[in-house]
Amino acid sequence: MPSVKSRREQYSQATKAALIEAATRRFAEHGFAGTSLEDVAADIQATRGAVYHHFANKTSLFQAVFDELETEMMRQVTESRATVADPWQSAFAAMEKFLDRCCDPVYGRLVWQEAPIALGWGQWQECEEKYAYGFVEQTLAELIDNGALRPLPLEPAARVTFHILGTAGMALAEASEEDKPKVRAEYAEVIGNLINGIRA
Amino acid sequence: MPSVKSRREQYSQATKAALIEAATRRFAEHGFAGTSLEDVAADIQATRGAVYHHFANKTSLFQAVFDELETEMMRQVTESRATVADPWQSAFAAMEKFLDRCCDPVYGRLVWQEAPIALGWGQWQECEEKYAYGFVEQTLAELIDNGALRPLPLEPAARVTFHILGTAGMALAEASEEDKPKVRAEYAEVIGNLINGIRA
DNA sequence: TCTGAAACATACACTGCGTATGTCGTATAC
DNA sequence: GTATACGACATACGCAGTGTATGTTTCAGA
Repeated sequence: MPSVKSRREQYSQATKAALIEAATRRFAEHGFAGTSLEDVAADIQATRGAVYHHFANKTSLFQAVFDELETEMMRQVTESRATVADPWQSAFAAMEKFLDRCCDPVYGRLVWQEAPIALGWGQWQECEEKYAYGFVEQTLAELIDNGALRPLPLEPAARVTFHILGTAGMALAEASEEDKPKVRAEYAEVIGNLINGIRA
Repeated sequence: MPSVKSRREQYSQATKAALIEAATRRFAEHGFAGTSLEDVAADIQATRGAVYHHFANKTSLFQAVFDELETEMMRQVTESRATVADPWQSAFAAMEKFLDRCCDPVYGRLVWQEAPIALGWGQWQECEEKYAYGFVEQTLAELIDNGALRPLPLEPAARVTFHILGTAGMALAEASEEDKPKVRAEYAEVIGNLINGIRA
């Protein structure tokens, strides 16, 4: 595998990236069912042939869009957690960043509304688990290690936390733009109440 | 409007009901996108013409299925609440019945998984609100009136409760058959914790 | 320079929705 | 009692959109 790519390969990767970007916009604006691959291809002056060359099918294209969004989200969240030293503070910073991302119309709609449709519930659940669950569990484990959290069974606690965050994400994604601050505060309060119950 | 229906009208209503029943089975088994109106019609020895005579389109047929499921659910839940005198007991009885219903594969899949796809998130949300939110608010109001619940702002409390119940419904719908008892217990615990925080 | 393969484009089959039109039986008006 | 209108479907068609099969071009390596 040569570290310096050939021109052909550069072009190819560029069109693939462009397809993902165009698909992101289209899916975010018209939903999964509402966008045709024809339109996506046309957006980058190509045809559906290009799409089917790079991706197995429509779902596969969506999966690529989804993966990119989730990877970027995890990067930002991980970064936020790392910028603060205090365990509590860093955990909250991570949560705040996550809620921020869910307020973004593109991320919110694609990950929390379209993804279950496009990928099917089962696969969507698996993906969510893959990206976020480990992070949640690890964060909780650190809190317990540091004595910031009562030492409760890790797996159930992580699972409930994971679910609540998911609910918040969905609620934010489905909320209208002007309702988002309110919904966010609402869930911040709920999560706060829950956490106070299990604080060390 | 004659109280005794003509034979014609009886036949017509019978086929409409049969269509809804067949659609319920098909949608529950293969999902909204995965069932064709052709198959639904064939199930009752008719053609798609019959479907389009009784319903404006595929979504409209699903809406009819959805309405029937939700109406029946509300009937059962209301009945459960009415069978017990004590406010706490009756509220819990209603919740238990709701969770029961969500464990039913047909209700769970159609209402919590397929409906957002078929109706779109906005309309689905509205429908859910129409059927269940009033009930939740009313139940909470009674609990507060009876002094069983701390007198907190009704609307936010009802909204959070509503959301948590929705999450539970989704989680149950998406859980595998053998996981359902565990998931149900998990959410019962979460809801229990939340309620303990706001008990009078 | 020649060849093979990658990167697309073109063409086609197929499914499934919605609509327009046809047909048959039944209720109603006269 | 017969004519007529209307309701309850069936039939036929257009159309969009996915997936697939088959070109065509362009670059990279021998």
